[in-house]
Amino acid sequence: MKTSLSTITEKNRLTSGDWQQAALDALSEGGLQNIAIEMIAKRLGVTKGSFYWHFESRDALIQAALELWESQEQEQVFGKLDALPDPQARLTALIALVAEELKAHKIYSELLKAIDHPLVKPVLARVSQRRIDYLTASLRQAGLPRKTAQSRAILVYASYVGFLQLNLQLGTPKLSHAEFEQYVAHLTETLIPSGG
Amino acid sequence: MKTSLSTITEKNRLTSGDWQQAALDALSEGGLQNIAIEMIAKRLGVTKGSFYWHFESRDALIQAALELWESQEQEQVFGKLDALPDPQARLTALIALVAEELKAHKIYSELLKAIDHPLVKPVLARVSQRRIDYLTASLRQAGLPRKTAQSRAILVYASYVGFLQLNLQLGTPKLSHAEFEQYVAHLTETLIPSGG
DNA sequence: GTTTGTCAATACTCCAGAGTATGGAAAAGG
DNA sequence: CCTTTTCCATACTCTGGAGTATTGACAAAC
Repeated sequence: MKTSLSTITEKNRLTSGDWQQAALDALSEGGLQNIAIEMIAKRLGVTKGSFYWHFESRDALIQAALELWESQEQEQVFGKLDALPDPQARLTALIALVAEELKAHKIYSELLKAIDHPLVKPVLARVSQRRIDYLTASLRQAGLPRKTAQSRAILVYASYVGFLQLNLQLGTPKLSHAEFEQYVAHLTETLIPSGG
Repeated sequence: MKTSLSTITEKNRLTSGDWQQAALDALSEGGLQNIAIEMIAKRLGVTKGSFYWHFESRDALIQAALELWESQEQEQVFGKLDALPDPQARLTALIALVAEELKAHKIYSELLKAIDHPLVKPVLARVSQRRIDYLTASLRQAGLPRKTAQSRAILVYASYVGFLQLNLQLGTPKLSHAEFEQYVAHLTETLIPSGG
């Protein structure tokens, strides 16, 4: 019982990292307003008294959680893709990655809804810009000319963001597994330059 | 000074319609939580006392405002397009319509962020589904086969939604007028079947 | 011109959730 | 052990914004 892989680090005592991770969990489930101190405290089996020892304020928690997310998504998303040398394969893998509906996507989607919060906006802007730049570069390597690659990157990313909102948040249109597969295939055909 | 084309209907006395329209204005500017009674009251030059004569509650105002928006968007979006018989022209016109950044788009975008609200979700689901169906039909008329048209419609609409969020809400990527024009052109080329 | 109904101002209450003050337990360190 | 630091519980306060109660003004109807 010494090694602990669970969410909470060790015994009962919490670390600020536990709060950050719990905040991300709450965020992915119920949005930014779901990062409520007493609620998270209850989940962690403590009370507010604990929280305000680790953090200055709710905003401080949000900021720390966002930093954690930004670093996590950096390695999760890009780490897997950079391994693939072929740009076409990388783009296809990217789409497949999205299809897995990871928690990271939920968080991104929730942050999009909370864009008004001053702490959220810059983070989301950085992450989005990085991804679009990455897309642009990959599309250029795949053979698209400069200007086309730029527009296409925005198009691909916009369709990603929109699909997130429509499916994760709105649940419209409701797609069966087969329909979803078909959509992903269509997406790849239409937006990813083929080797031919 | 007898004829009044302004927002407020007539003299000083307000109608519930004035509140609904003011609520939509507030919504398009600052999101759902910006539909705050005392705030809107101040804008209209009155106080809460007025509001609670016209409406049961804040939710009642939201519901009424959403109904107004849904009916308005019905005629604004579809009314203009149904006039065009040619499906290609209609799809191109649709994209051009979006490029005009109307208030309706801001409202849609804000509603997307407020999707958690139980009154918002069904409205947005209806509107989105209607639009996707409309897109699907137009794409079929433009010559795409059934299944392709379905996937393409989702793709087009997802890219619309995503672009709304990225540009209106996030402001990333920042596009110059020329870059925006180029993006729209690329969009049309890539997603709208050409007459050839 | 008096009565009735419509619209609005004022001054409250209520509540959730952030933030504070303070005291206690448990680990660390001497 | 005894002290100090770390972590947490309890019991508050404070605040924004929704909702309520009451009274007042003005217009129309009679």
